[in-house]
Amino acid sequence: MNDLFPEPLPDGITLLPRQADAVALLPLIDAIAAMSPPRHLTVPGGGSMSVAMTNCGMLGWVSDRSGYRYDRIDPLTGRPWPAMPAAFTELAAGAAAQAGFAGFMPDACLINSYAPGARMGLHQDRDERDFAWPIVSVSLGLDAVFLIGGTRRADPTRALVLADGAVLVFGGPARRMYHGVRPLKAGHHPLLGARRLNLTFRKAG
DNA sequence: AAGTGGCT
DNA sequence: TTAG
Repeated sequence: MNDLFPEPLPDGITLLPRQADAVALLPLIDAIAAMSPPRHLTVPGGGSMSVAMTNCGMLGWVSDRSGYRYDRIDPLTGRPWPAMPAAFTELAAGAAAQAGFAGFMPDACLINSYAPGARMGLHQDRDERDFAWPIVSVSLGLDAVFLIGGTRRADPTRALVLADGAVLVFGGPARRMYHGVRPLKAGHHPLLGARRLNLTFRKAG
C-alpha cells in the first residue's frame, strides 16, 4: 500500500517497491557514519535542520549560515567525504536504469537520518549542475510520508508512503518539483530502531 | 534558501 | 483545519 491517493504518480516519478538488496547497505552506512558523523546543519537564517546529515562520494551537500553548496571536503572533519561504496553506485544506477535513466553515475550521496519528529520542509533540489539526471532516493527503516508538489512552493501536494527498502526515482518533469517529508512517526524497526535512513544519489558536479 | 513558531 |  504505497499510494495514499489512488491517482497515478506524477510524470517523472518512479516508485520501486522494497528492494531486497537495500538492507545490505546498512553496515556500509555505519562505516561512513564512523568517518563523517551525521550532524544537524545550520540553514541560512540561523535555524537548524531536524534531519541529521552526512555524505559519501566525491561531493557532499552541505548548508551553513551563508548558503547551500556541494563541497569535496566535509566541513566537520576537514577531510574528503568517505568514498561511495560500489554497492551504493550499483543500486542507484540499477534503479535509475529501470526508471529510464540509463548511464546514471552519481558523484554524491546525501545520507539523511530521521528520528521521530524529524521532517523536511518543501524544497527543490537545485544545487546540481545538470537537472537532466534524476535523483535516486533509497528509504530504510521506519515508513515516511513523502510530499510531492509542483514547480511553485504553493502548489498543492500529494503524499506517498516510502517504506523500508523502497526506491524512488525523481527525474524528468518531477526533477524540479517541490518535495518534502512529513514529521516521522514514532515506531520500531528490527535493525534500525526508532529511525529512518534515506540515501539520495545525485550527479552534482 | 532544505528552519521554526505564531499570528490572521 | 488549512493557507498565507
